[in-house]
Amino acid sequence: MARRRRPVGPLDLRSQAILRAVIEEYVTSAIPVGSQALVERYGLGVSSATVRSILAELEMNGLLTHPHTSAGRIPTDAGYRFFVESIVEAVPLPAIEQLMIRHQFGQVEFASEHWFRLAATTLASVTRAAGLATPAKPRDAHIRRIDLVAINERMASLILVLREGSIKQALITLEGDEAIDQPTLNKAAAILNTRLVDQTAQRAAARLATLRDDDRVEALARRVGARIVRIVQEYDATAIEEVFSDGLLNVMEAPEFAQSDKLRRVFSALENRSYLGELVGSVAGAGRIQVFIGHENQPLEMQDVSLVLAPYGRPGRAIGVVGVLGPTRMSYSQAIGTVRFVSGLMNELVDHLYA
Amino acid sequence: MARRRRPVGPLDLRSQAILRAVIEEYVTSAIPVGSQALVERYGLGVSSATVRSILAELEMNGLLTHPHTSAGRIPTDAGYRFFVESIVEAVPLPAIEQLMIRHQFGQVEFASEHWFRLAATTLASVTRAAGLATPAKPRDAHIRRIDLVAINERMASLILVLREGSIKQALITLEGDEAIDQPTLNKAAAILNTRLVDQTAQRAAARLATLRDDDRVEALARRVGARIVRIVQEYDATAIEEVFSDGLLNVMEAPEFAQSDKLRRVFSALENRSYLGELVGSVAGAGRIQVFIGHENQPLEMQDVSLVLAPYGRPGRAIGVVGVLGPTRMSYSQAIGTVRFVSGLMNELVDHLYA
DNA sequence: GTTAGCACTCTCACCAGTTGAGTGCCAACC
DNA sequence: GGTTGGCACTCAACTGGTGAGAGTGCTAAC
Repeated sequence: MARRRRPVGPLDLRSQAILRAVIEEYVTSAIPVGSQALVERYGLGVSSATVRSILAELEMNGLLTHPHTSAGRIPTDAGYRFFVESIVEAVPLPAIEQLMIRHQFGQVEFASEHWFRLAATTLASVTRAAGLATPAKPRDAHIRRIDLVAINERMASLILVLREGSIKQALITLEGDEAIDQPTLNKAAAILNTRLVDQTAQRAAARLATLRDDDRVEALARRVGARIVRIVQEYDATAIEEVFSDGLLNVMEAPEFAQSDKLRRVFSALENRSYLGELVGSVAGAGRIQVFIGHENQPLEMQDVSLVLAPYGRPGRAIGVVGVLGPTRMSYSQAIGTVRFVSGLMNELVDHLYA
Repeated sequence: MARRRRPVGPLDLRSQAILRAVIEEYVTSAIPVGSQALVERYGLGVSSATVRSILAELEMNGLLTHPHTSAGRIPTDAGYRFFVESIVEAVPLPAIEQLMIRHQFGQVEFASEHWFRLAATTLASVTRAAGLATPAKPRDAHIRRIDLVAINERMASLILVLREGSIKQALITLEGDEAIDQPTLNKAAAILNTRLVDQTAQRAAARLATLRDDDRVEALARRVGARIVRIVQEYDATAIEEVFSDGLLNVMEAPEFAQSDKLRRVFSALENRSYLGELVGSVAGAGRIQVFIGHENQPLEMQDVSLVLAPYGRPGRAIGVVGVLGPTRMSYSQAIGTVRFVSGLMNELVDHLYA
């Protein structure tokens, strides 16, 4: 089907300029771009015939393709990849937009939970693609505070605050003759707080071993402590807790998703949390901005979309990811610039918390 | 355009049976149903010509329509409405499914936050439409517990537990020479707990007035207390906190949404939280299961879909809503039966918490 | 009131012809 | 040798026409 591809080597400047022109034109218009249009709209100083021969060459290199003989050229995933790697310089976000975004972040409640949602919303509205964001999550969670609140005679609510600010809640049902009133719960919570605060799951488990079984309160504390350890372990084990997304409609409005089956594919792509989680994990590991283009994504329903993802936070302490998801035909330069700015902003905000 | 409609009066039994047959047939097949098909598939004991005259009559009454001359009949929104009001008896969920659902709820963490999500997921998978659920929210929130945790020298985290189990978190930035260390925060929290626990926002505000300004700890408590009051007031003011949805893909796969613009409309309908919130509020107020069919919904993008919503919880204490959203061509009998069962189940679970 | 028969209407699928955009190739040119 | 104008070729997209099929509405007979 595809012609034999030469390995993509260094490209002479004129070819690069034309590749760039094709991509820019196609990104805005969404229709295959022909040699004539390129000559007219980009002052290339050569005739359409010359452009045609270069287009043919770029196609030979696998950077462009055309849907049918009488159609113009469109970039391949490899074309976008080459463009992102070698040609594009990330366009920094205009100063006015930077200011507006900073202002928005200033408006919002001073809490990381709001921030990462706002990051997704902001990315969506600026790039006109779908914005993604995950909360910052630590490698090994540390317990910061434990609270027990009586609900009725047989149930209590366990509230567990972790160091980076996330809160876990669980219901404790009391067994047999276990103590039940709020004062007893307070005593148990006090025991747990003195022993477990600032500990990881592993260390917390060890600290529980010394609790006595023959004392009512200590036995209760021990049981609740075991539950806490399980909760923290589970939290540590999940790579990504939650991927928040916004502006999915932006993506769905792209003309390439006019057929409803494609549209559905995109939608299920957006819902494919497991793969998103996987990507997000790898980005958090790599520690720098990353771009995943079309077929570079394994899942079938993801092969029509691209992602630009960047980590934020403090390596070793808490890491989250922000980014955008759009059609492969997206403005990578703008997306990269915007994602870079927002992740930088999130860095500042996290720094505030840990300073 | 539409023929003159007679007011929908009582319908003779045979007409009802035929209306029912048209709806059942159309709900499963999604193609307009003709007189012949009705005679063949439903033992009506009359000829297709007779059925045709009754169909014409039903159309005169505004209960049916046909897309074009040579097409079969499809129900109008009014037809569905009449069906739901007068003809359908809610099909109770099969015992096996009831058991399976109960089992699933038993598996999950014993916490209302998980339950309402599970309710949406369950409704989606059983009805093959989109499942919706909101957490149970009290009319006037009562404070159950207040906690202050130091983050660094200038910031503390406020954790506020409300009576029905929801948790609010906020960052407190300390001012000027305010006390800062954990012991001081503990004292402030203790003051707040003794004064504000079991209080509503209004009563809490009054209780704060007696705090002295010239005492470091009490001044801190007062400031934090004011913040707490604001948070609770804001929580009371929002009618619906969150509408969780699942199984949107089910709806998108319906053949009536094959054109991508319709599909997008449905999607933005699903994202239209403000209207959903409004509906949910009215359902919570009405206190019984309610059905909203097609054009009965004001927003344009909602006019192709129907909702079946039921409240759950304890009137006067905490009320939430569960339900489904599907194409107007949905099985109302099954939807109503399923929603009824799930809301009943949620009632039981809430009762457990308040017993 | 019900039924069989029949003319009528309208959608849908299929087909052929036409248009136009864009390509690939080639001979001529600088 | 790279560049250019010219030209034949290809193919999607549109157009109009035709026939089949489904389902209706009407009417006359039962």
